[in-house]
Amino acid sequence: MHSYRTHKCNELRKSHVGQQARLSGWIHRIRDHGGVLFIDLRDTYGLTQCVVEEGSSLLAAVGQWRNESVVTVTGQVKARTPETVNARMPTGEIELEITEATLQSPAAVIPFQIAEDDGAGEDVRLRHRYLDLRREKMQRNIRLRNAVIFSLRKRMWESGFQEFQTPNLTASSPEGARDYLVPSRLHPGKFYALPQSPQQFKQLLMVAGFDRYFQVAPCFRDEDGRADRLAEHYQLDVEMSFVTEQEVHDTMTPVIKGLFEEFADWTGTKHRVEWLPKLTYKDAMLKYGSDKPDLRNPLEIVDVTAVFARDDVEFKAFKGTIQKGGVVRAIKAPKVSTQPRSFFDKLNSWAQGEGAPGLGYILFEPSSSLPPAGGGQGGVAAVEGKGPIAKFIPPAAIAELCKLAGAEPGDAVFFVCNMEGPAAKFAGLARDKICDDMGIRETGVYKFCWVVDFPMYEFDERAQKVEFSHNPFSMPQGGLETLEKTDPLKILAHQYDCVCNGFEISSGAIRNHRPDIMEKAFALAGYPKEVLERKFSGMLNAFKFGAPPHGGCAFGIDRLVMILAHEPNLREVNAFVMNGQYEDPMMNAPSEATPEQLKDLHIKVDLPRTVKKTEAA
RNA sequence: GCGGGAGUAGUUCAGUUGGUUAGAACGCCGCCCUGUCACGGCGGAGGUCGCGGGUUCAAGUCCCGUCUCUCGCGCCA
Repeated sequence: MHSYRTHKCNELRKSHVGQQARLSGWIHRIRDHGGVLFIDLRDTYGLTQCVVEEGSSLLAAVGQWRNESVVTVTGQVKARTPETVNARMPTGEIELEITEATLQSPAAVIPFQIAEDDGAGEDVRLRHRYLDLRREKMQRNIRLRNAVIFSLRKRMWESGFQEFQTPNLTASSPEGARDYLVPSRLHPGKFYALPQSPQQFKQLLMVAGFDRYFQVAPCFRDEDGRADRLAEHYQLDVEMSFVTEQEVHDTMTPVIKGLFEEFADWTGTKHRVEWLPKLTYKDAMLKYGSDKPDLRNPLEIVDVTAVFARDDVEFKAFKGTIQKGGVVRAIKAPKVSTQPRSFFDKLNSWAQGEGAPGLGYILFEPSSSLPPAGGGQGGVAAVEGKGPIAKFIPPAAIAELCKLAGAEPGDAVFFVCNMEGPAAKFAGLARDKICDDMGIRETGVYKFCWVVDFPMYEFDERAQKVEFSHNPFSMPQGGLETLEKTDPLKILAHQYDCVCNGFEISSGAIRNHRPDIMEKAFALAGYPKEVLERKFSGMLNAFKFGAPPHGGCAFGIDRLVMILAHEPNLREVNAFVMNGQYEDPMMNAPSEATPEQLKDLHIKVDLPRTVKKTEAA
């Protein structure tokens, strides 16, 4: 007989009754009844109940065993009596009668419970991640992650892509985030950068003629953490030669759609997968106030600047902003006339908490002086405006507002007034807040779309100059001619994102493979040719020797898994992660280097004035 | 760097207006228990109330400072 196991803990069934079997695993639970003792033995595959029967000489010893110890038990598979069958367990019709028992590795008292979710905080869980990972939920999440990566690999290979590896010790890439640096021992004073993405390498592979590249690529960014952001994460990195933007979408849409369909019911609730028509960046910002809109939220935003600009509208608070070039955006909330006053008041104080002056609104009600809804006026219901700011707006303007917003009696519109950028952004926040307060966000669906036509440049308020919006290697729409003739801030790029349920899950572009266009593109952002040549000489040179037009994208694998697992943060779908401060309390990273290491690296540490207390191990 | 929330037993939490010996559940230890499957019963151990200072006759509770975790902003795909 095998020294550790003849079966796994999910395998034994009625058909095995009478056979000798050996199982190894962790003690999930132990129930000592005095004369008889039960062990629920666990491995990653499942649970099997094992029994020490009355009179057994093993009883005393096994009775001392503690939860989470690793043991090997041997004995005969027995059918349970009908009253003792456990229908909730796949192995519930049988049990293993222990006649031989070995304690392989006793467990000390565990810092939190494995068999149940005791709500232990993240610090303890991360400090003992190997224990946390034993829990069923984490086993499931990691299994999902592995399955997702396998599925993506399979789908990519089947779509004719080759899988590559690229260096992790490299030079700074143009993503715009802070790099993690690694000092070079052989080259005093010089540093490698960990890749923020394999951007340049994958483009160089296109220049090398490999045509279709993918990689499950580690990416490193030294920026502050968030629930959906990690210092190191993995991307499904993709690049293709001789393709249009549309072809990139058409290639990747079935991969991601297929993936989500494959795992749509992983959490137990069946989810629909809907791929919606692509959205321009401009429309996304206008209608949803975000470049990564959650399309499960049915609310839409409309521009109503024209209404508040009318001569007969008195509302000074908005008028002043409009005169300075600002805009008014309205969010329509259907059928809220029955909401209590507190609904509106709460939204108002929420807005103030976000730093806005408030969240003005108008409630449309059937007009008392005009015929009721549907009674004429070209199909538009006759309405009256109610609410704190309604008195500033005469009936004709109310009617126009109503028409613009497509509102019906009983609906309300909320207003945001500011300069265009901030107004769109805040309207987006309000749109989500109102949706959640109304409880009308759709559930049970993954809603995807591509957001396209991102601007090539934006105005950097702090530096007071034109800057690249995304990575500078994107091809401007219209090429050289557009760059030469158009206001930089109006130039669009062949740059796109893929969005799912309010998460940006991918970003990509058709790349600029022409040195002449690149030179011009950099010049518009104020970078002379020398800067371009110094920073990106490798790639720029490559483009001088016959570069195919190419483009691609990269999907955030951790985010895909997080969405599929319905987890609120990325740490729940990675086996080993750092905490919110990017420290690993288990491995004690980051930690100080020894004087010898620093000497080797020619580094002197110059600590800031407020020295952080080093963590006692 | 900034803002919100949190920090009390191994874990999750309660702790009234400042008032006597800081509680509960799970876990742990001991004893009992022949069929449980979140086994059950009895008993027990376990606390620098994050840390430092202050107010007070008296501080887990009030005030000031500080550290840590977490969510968000800035930053960043």
